Amino acid sequence: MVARLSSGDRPTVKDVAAIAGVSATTVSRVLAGNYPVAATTRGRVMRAVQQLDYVANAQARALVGGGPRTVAFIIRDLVGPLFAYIGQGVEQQTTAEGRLCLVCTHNGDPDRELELIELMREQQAEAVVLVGGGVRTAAHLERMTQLAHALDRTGSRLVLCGRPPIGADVPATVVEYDNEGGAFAATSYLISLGHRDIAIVGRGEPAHTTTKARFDGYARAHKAHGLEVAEQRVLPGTYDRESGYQQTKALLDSGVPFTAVFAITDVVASGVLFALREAGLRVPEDVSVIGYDDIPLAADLVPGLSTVHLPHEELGRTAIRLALHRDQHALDQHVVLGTHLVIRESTGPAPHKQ
Amino acid sequence: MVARLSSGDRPTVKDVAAIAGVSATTVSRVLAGNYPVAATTRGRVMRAVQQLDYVANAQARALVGGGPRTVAFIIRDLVGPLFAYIGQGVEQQTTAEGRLCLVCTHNGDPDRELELIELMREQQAEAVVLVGGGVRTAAHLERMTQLAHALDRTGSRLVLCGRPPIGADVPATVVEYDNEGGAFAATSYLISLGHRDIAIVGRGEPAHTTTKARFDGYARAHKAHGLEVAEQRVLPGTYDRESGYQQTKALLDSGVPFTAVFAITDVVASGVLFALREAGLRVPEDVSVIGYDDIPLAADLVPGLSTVHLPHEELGRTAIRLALHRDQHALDQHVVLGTHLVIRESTGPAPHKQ
DNA sequence: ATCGGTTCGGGCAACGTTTTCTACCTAATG
DNA sequence: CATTAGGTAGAAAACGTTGCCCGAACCGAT
Repeated sequence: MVARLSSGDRPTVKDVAAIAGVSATTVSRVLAGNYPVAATTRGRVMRAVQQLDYVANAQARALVGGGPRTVAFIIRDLVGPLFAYIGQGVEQQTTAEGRLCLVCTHNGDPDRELELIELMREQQAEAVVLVGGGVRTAAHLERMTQLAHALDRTGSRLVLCGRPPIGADVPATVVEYDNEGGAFAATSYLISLGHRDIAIVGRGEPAHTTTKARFDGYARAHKAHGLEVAEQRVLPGTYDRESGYQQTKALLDSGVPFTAVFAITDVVASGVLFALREAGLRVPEDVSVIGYDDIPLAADLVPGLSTVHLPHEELGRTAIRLALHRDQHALDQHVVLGTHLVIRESTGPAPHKQ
Repeated sequence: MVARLSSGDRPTVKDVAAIAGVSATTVSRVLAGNYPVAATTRGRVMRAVQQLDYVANAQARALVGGGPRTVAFIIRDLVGPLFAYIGQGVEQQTTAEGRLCLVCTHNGDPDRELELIELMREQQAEAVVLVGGGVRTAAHLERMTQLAHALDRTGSRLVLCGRPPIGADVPATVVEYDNEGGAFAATSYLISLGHRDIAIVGRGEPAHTTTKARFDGYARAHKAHGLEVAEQRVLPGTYDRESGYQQTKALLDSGVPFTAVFAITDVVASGVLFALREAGLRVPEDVSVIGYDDIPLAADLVPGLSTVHLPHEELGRTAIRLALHRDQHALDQHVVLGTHLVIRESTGPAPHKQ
């Protein structure tokens, strides 16, 4: 029995049918198992399938309505510390729901992002998940709104993960962190430890939504405890280690007093710690430091970094769940996930005034 | 002009054609731009496309031979420190080659891995990339061989990333790290610093190929310098921080002398560092520590961890490139990527004998 | 012996796109 | 004026699968 393997061409139902001496319909039925087929026939078909090592063509199947649907996951890049856990959540939930997960990166290019959404629309993605914040122009927002409607019209769904809603009437599933609340908690904690002069490092451009929310929490905590935010202790910067390092050095050089630092992210905090150590200051005895994000690195820093834990994996999981079952969760299409403090070794009581 | 949008159904070429008053063929041609179409006709079609917000159905397109192909990326999970950079390389190269990237995880279950390969075969994946090592049984290997052939027969390709080849005649693209060479270099470096009593932490089960290669490099470096490997300084363990910590404590308790530690991975090294610090030993003055992998964490540890850099991103990129252009790289289908030492602060001259 | 029901298998259409082949119209050329 | 070439558009087939409808065979019961 020589397998008639026309190399290069993959076998089709017809090939299997020909070998088994049945019709294509019967092969399909044996494979699907949703229709009575005589045992002997089934045997012949199965043997032919094995002989040819046949697998169905998912595209053809999808065309006719069967086959697994896909979920698209669009993100800046894969190397950021945030991605891993969100991605894990998204992938796991996607698989659990019997869907396939398509991953694309846009490297921070907003146009590329829009292009990818379009591409995923062609791919018939059942949900298109956008992760992480970014600067948003009016034109970008408008196009995004348009795409959200286009997706909605075809039974698909735009999902915003960790970024704020686009607008009121825009059909989209939004899952955010409570950035403001976490910053409030972190700052309040420092205040409760007796700190009064708390610097914030990484307050970049206010247009960036995440930055703004975290700064707002910092400011609200001050107000809630009857304190003023001192402009000299509000330092700009980007979301990287180098920025944390440089800004902290600048702060130290300026002579402005401070006993605690609230870093806008853990990565920034690692730069802050480095600068403090270099200046001979002890953490937390001389200066307390608190971060934000609770990336894996945070636990491995010395001293262990106190920070605000973000439920990354849950974010991804929730996003997919809500989007795919939006009929059952019609009212939950905008969710804000809670955050909580993780206290490690980098925070302690404020030193006594000298 | 009311758009006849039967909500729920996505528009097809026919719908566009009807609105534009042309045939489906013409719509296809306008969109593809590969056939002369009168300017006025093109205008009408484009207007209809915009009106309906039409996008082509990628599945139907794929069925007839067009559309983007996909590459499947199968990995244990997304949270390990290794994934990010390999994934980045794979995704970037995949996109650069105009393909889409499908990501799946198997959580260490070998059967699930095989199942996923099968699934990707249905998806007509142009390449199926398997990342990372794992224990391999004979049955698993055999099935893998079978799948490699099945993929090959249909013009697809099995790609092994950072794991050893399956067998000689198995059609697969293999891209590995030179694990043995890196371990040799790391150990040799320690020896050149004057260390003679070098412990290795994390020498787990010898069946694990990565572990074995790294241990072999460690052993060969000893032999090359006329040294003996002392069994008491060879410590077992798994690939996690806790294991590094526990094994180092055990080593310290045992009283066996050592001036340097070669940790099987950076994560293990972080546990080693912690145990040493706890014991009041200074790194590198009292004990030198070297890791393996060069994960991002390595630079942020205190002291900065000397380690063996693995070209993760290049691994992913190379794998895709070789697999997709295997006609041009027919002889390069098994590549071993070089590694290099990264010297940071955790290594220094051996302390003077007392 | 006829009938009704059950079990099993096949033919055909349909999914949405591209491609090949054919046909029309216009303008240029003899 | 007749012929042809070039430009433009459409009809139909094909891709591989599944679902609907129909028919054949067989069973037991009247």
